[in-house]
Amino acid sequence: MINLEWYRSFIAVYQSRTMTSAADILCLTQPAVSQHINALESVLGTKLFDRMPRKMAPTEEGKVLYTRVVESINILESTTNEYHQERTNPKSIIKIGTPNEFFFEKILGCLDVINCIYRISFVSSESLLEKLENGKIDVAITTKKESYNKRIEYKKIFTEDFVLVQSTKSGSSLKEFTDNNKEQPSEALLLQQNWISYDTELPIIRSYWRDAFRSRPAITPIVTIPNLHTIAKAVEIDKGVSILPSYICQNAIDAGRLEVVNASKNTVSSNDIFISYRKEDLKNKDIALFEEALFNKARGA
DNA sequence: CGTCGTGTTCGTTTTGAGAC
DNA sequence: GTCTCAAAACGAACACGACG
Repeated sequence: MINLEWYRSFIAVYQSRTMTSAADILCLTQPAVSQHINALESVLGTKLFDRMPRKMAPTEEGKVLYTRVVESINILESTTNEYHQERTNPKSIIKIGTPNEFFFEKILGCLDVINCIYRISFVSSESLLEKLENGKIDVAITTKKESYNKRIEYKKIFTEDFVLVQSTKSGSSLKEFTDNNKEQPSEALLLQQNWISYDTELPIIRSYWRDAFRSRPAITPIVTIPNLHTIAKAVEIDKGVSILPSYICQNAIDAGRLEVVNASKNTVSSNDIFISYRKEDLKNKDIALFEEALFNKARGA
């Protein structure tokens, strides 16, 4: 039966090259380490060290074994240390439900502000409130504020602006067809485009259409992709046009891969994003710190 | 369920031998 | 003489079964 202590002794002897110094490192006596090495060699049926004058020289088998086990033993030791640390000095856990894309752009960068453990789940807006109320998440990032619910605290942290984008590789720039400096293409022209949408309900496009044309878009998207980053990529390679939050596609715009077709701020629709949590957590200092960090990050501070 | 005896494991101390 | 490894003797801790 293998004893993992034998491997600790093996690694200590391998690294220090003498049993005596290995014993010092392990806080054992030299004979104990000697017995470990002998026991390991006996079980494995191979010699791991050549006993040289004043030093232990690893054999080829010893070198191979060291390479194969050192990482595993180190992981075991660090896992033990971490577990002990967590038991003696437990960190609080914040469970966050958020849209995938918002997490990547705005939350990921501020996780290290608080020394706690995060559990992230990407959930739809519809189920966020329910998960918040039944304790499956502690913080929700949502675009809807259901003010009738008195148990949930909402705070606006960000306003996302939407832009109509097309690929700079596109043969015909929609900007060139803009009518009489209206700063956005005509509805008729837009209806002729290949549209890429988040889903068939056209959640963002519908909102944009309402603001820009006071009507509903008669559009059948050529492709629906339930991820805003992937939609941006699809537009970049000229699979179609779409309407996206500016923070999702700003890098591609700056790099010249995407072109904003509407330039007037009057015709750009927008949406508020809220952080929400249970009112009983109003005095939770970790959540308060997280909210502050997110608030600053969302505003680019 | 608690106590006792026995065997096993794993460590220490002591000692000896060999190399420098 | 000093340093190192190995072997022998010994002790503490523990597991386990028998017994009252």
